[in-house]
Amino acid sequence: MNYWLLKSEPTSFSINKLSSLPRQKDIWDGVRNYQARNFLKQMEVGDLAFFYHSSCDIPGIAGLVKITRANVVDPTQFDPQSDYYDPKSTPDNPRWITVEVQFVKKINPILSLTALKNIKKLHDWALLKQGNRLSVLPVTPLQWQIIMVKIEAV
DNA sequence: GCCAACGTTGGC
DNA sequence: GCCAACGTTGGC
Repeated sequence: MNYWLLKSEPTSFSINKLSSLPRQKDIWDGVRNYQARNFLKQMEVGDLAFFYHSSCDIPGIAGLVKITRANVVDPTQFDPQSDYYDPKSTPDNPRWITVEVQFVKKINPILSLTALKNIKKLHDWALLKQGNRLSVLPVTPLQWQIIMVKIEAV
């Protein structure tokens, strides 16, 4: 079982939105970065992920989600109406693979980026490195545990 | 295969 | 809105 972090701008998709869906599940579509996609491909059913809110008032970890389907072909790549349409991708050889996630819980209050930066043991984490823009990141079991302790201490 | 130009991300 | 950092594109 592995751990991950998934970034989203809450104005386009948020933990509240996910939790309000009838099945509390959604396809994590729209990732168009190869490094991020390669991490998505490694995800397995049962893996857990932090739901991170970026580009907002208080960026940080806003919830937990579980991977409920792996190796899902992102349908938006074939939709000419979609912002994520990729004319170079074909159904025979789809370029963009993702996962389905299910709501687990909200982190309230959000565990802010500022708070994460204050945890010394996390300094090596890619999320906190300068200039990091990757929207899908691995989390080691140790990092996961450190963050969960912080969340539960609130 | 190099690299300049350009676009995007994301914190502040 | 600014800007640094990074990825991608495309000419050569």
